[in-house]
Amino acid sequence: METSTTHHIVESLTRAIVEHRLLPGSKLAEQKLADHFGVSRTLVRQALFQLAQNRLIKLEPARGAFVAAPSVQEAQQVFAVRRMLEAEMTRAFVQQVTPLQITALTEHIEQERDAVRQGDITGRTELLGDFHVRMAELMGNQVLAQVLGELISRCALITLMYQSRNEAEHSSDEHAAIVAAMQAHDSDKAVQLMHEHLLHVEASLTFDRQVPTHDVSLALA
Amino acid sequence: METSTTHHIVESLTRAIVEHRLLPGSKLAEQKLADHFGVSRTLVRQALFQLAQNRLIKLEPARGAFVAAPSVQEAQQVFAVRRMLEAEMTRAFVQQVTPLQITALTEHIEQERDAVRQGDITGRTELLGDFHVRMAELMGNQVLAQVLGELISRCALITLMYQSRNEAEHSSDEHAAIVAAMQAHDSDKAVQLMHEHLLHVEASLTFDRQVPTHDVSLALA
DNA sequence: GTCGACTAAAGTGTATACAATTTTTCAGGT
DNA sequence: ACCTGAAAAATTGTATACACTTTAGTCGAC
Repeated sequence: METSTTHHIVESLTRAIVEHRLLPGSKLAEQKLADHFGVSRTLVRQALFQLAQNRLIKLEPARGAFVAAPSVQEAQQVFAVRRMLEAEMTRAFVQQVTPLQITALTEHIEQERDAVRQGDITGRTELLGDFHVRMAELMGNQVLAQVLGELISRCALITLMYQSRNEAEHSSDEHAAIVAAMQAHDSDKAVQLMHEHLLHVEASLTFDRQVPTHDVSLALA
Repeated sequence: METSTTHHIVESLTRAIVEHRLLPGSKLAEQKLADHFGVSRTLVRQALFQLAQNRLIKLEPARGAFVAAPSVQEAQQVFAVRRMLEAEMTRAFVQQVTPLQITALTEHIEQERDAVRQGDITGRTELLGDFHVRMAELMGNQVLAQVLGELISRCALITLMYQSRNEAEHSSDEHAAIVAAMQAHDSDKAVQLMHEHLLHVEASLTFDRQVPTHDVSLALA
């Protein structure tokens, strides 16, 4: 079972949604997607089901698929879960940290800074999220990496919906501070910094602004 | 989009897997399932895709669907993530605890004890897992409840694969102790108890025993 | 001009058909 | 007996067909 074509469609749509080429509320008609990818609706539907489970789109019975428009409440809940999970992940990381892991994270932060310098918005957003998944992977916990990856892809959508000020540079610096504390085996400080980092990211969002959308019923809600 | 028939198939198969009527490694042939449920392969395939994302089954390209057989390593990783997430969930719970929440959890524990007394293995396993999800729901965090629910359904499969001694009664008592600490607003103690509780559950599993399976290649691996 | 009902078009939900792959069966050779 | 390999059967992967629901448009009544 399983196909790589479906996976390709999922990847392609994920990028389009996260990069904001498809706005929240946009309708994703099966036949149009099928024509675009040169396949039948069958494969498109498989991809849409998968995206729905990742909460990047929402399926309404007999009405179709729409790009998800996470509510403020849902956004705050996702961040709350990330704070819980990542605080303890950071603590566990320090307990088994190796110089190689520190090197890998340091190099990752350099990539982040390159993307920031080059004004590569898309690459930057992805790298800033990947830092957290990278930590999980370096610990060798695939399950943690997967769970965290799903949360972070939802965050990407949220960030692009509610983003207000540019704080990419700030995030990179905070990542560096976290790594420094981990390298010094100061787990309490690392946990504290991670916690505050996630609070800062959430605080940089403007939950009071009205977000643009294609969905009329949502706009009027 | 979306159908309730597919959901019914998913529920039915999930129960069969978690209740051990389908052993890890068993093949799930699409046509047989379709005949059994009186639908076409289309709906069965949708259900199988969903189960695969929940990690209850594994899809092998062109070979079909098989009941998942989580490795020891994966089992330990799932428990590690649960400890991270639930320790901090417990801390957050204490910060906003209300008498109504305590009442709800106390009543839940009574249900657990009823199931234990009546020797209702299936209901017992489900209730013991639901306690943790219930906490997330009582906090009003749907995202947390969903993430935790997925982890716990994976634990149900793991528990039934590696279960050694019966420790249901023990779990109920530990749940009660956690609630008591939360009621007393002693967050450090509640967190500590939750952490130990999850360690106990994991420790009650026998990861060295060879588990029975239908899959020959797995049995010989 | 606005509202509402009827009709046509478009889109989703499910089943079926067909192609491609894997598994099984079995005959032939060693 | 056992291995090898080709043919047959079974199973999965993808496309298409058709029924049903939603949406859009039009006409007529008020």
